[in-house]
Amino acid sequence: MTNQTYHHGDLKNALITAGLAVLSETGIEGLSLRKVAQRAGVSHTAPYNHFADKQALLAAISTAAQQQMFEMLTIAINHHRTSPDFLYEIAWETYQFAQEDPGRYRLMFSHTVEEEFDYPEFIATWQKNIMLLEEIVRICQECGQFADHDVKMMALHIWSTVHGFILLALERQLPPAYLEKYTIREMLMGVIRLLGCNELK
Amino acid sequence: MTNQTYHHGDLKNALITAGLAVLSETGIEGLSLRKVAQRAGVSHTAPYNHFADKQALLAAISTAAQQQMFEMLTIAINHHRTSPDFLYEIAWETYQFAQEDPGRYRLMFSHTVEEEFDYPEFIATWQKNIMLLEEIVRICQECGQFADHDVKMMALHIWSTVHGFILLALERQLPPAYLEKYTIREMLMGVIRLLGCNELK
DNA sequence: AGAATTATGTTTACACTGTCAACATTGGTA
DNA sequence: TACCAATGTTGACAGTGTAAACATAATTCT
Repeated sequence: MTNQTYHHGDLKNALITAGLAVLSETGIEGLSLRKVAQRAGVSHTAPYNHFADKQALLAAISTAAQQQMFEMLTIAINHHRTSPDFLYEIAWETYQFAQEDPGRYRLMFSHTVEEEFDYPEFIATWQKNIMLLEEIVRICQECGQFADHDVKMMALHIWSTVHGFILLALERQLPPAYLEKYTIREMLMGVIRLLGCNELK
Repeated sequence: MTNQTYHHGDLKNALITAGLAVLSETGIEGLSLRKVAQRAGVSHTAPYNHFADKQALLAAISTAAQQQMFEMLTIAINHHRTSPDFLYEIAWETYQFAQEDPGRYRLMFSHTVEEEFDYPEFIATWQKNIMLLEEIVRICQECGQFADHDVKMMALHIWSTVHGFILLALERQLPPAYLEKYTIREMLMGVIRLLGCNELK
């Protein structure tokens, strides 16, 4: 497979893996085509055989990140399905996912990829996550939460709130006075508790 | 003031203004030091007399943007103070502020400026907006909304939700199925209505 | 099997970027 | 007036994305 030969064998995936590594280490700003190529042990224009331009590579990396999030959410949902704090646990795991690799989370949602939606694989993975989100709402509803609300609107509400909070925390937009009063965990819990009309907890 | 001479006179502010213009036209990706300098009619290293590096210029531009948001919010608050849809109106105006210049909104919140908080002027303007946010919560409370909740926690909740929704809309993360079912305005209104426990409307 | 074609990498080149060093010009001050 | 600090310019450098020309391996066709 991975001969030491002229041809790499699986350069496309190697570039995505290398990209995720560079992203994790240096953030989006430090993620250059040439660094990714070098990390994959290949000349700086080799990626052009597999990706039209940097945007396309970023879209592929973003897709891989979406896939990682999908796997994380799938496990989390199954693990916490019966928990009375179901939604809170999901939110907390999502926060941790973002926190453990901020660059990855930013790439997924920060429109760094200008035209992400030109890339079919990105759309597919992204839609899987949307469906997971709606499943989360449905699980809540089965427990009697948000029962009489539209699933899509409720999904939008929850997603906006959790995503917004995560980004505020990630970009260090939380005021010092707030950080002194509450821990991140308390803030996220408080924000979730205020969700959906007293029906939680 | 603005002679045609060797010395510009007020280059620092001219650079910030030029920066906002370039930001508006090309977005963050297209905002380069050299373009800003050229737009201000000055050589490409002239900015270094007023800003330590690109980050510092970005921080200054971001500060100006924060100031614009402060002015927008101040007017909006006074204008809608007595409206029964007060919070919704504020959110809608904020959305429009973001929409009319996405690059500006992203710069403010997307941590493009790595160390924004090294810049005292940025902190000052930023804190003014936090205080405005808390005032928004207090105005809601005076009308009986969120009455028994902590102001900071409520501010965090509202801010997370509105900010999260705006970013999802800005980065085109709203699924087509949602956009077919609701307009942006309906979504934002729905999300706001779900805020704070049925007490709204 | 051998030849032709395609897929995949490399080298070189170019315009653009942020930043630094050396130099030029101006305005204020001793 | 003479100095000096503030402010501006020019030129250089390494790093970036990308295109063109070329090299090598893998695949397909006869």
